[in-house]
Amino acid sequence: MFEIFRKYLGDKTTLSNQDYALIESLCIIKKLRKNQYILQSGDVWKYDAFVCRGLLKMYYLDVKGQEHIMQFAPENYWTGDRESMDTDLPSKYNIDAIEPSDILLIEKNDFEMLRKTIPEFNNFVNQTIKKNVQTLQGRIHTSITLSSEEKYNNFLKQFPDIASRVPLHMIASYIGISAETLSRIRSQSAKK
Amino acid sequence: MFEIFRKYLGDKTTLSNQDYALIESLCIIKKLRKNQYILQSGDVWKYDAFVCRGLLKMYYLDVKGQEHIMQFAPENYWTGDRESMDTDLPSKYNIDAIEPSDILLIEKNDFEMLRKTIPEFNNFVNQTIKKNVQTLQGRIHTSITLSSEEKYNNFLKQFPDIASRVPLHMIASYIGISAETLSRIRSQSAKK
DNA sequence: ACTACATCTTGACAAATGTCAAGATTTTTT
DNA sequence: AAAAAATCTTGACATTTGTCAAGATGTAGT
Repeated sequence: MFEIFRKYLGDKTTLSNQDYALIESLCIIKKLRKNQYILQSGDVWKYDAFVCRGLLKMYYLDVKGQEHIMQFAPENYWTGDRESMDTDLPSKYNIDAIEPSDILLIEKNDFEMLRKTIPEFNNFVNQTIKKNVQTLQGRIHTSITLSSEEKYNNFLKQFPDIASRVPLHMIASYIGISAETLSRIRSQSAKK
Repeated sequence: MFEIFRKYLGDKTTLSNQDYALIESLCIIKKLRKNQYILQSGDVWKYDAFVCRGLLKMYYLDVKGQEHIMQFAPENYWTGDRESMDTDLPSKYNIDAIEPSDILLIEKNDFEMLRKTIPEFNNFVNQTIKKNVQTLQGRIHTSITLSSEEKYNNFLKQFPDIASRVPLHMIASYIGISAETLSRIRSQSAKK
């Protein structure tokens, strides 16, 4: 299981076997059943989580019981509520497995230690954070500039893989419209 | 003018006079008239920009000529299109001064050099990036969970100062609704 | 194989929002 | 001070979207 993470890191860095050994020693392996959660709102999040296999979602549950999906995390992606982790405040969000998943957790302090100990790991993390900022900025851009139909098409373009793995109501939740509206947009588009 | 930046840094760090001297030597001072731009879409952005005085906006101009505001940057805030800077690709955005403003520009390479040379400056930048990620995540959260009225009230709570300095249609643009709808939301709220 | 549950679509209607236009008010420029 | 421009509100109407409900289809668990 660590092999997957190792391969991922190998693509982006040139770490030594010693580095890998250190990293592996700090990884907590977790196997998740479908629908199993790793974060519940109200709890403080303390890890960096890497998805080796499967698919998770981070979402907000509003007072009406409606789910608002902040992020999908498929294999080779990171997840976790950075806000809660950085502030030590209870999270607003839930994270759970949409599919049976294998994940690696690295405890906050261990992760910081790795960044300080392995310069190249630190560079890699900085790169990842930069990409994350770009992704977030891009999502804000689409949310204020695109129509619902455009948001859906954009989602398909951006995440074709995820689109084929999750039910439509989750896509609707991610782009911020109701499931019924999405259904109608799809049938409209099909007519053209 | 550098004094303002120095005071800002002094609040968040404990840098030496030598550090400040190095930083100052790399700062490009720019005075902006109202409506003057510092970034036009199509250009590549290459700086980190700190606002000493005034107020800027970063926005996207769609095909219909409509403005979609991604960010307001008042004094003591940073602005710039990080995506363009990190990728060296042309920016989608424009940045210009809403009020007469004084800003400091630090060239991308110089900024990286400062991070490598002054560890405490680097820590401070990392903190700033973390906060930025939190802000972006928060904005996505509000954009998919709140109604238009709630988005407006949230804006007032989050940015009371900016709310009193910009015209309503810019707030509408920022939260992603039309100026007319915002006007109606306000008159509705006033009745209560 | 059967049952229970989730998913997806569709209809009907209400509510929210956008668009276009006009006019009042305020601010800025000359 | 006068003219020009920007801001804000409001009306009328079309369009989009949400909500509730029903039913069809597909999927998962026992």
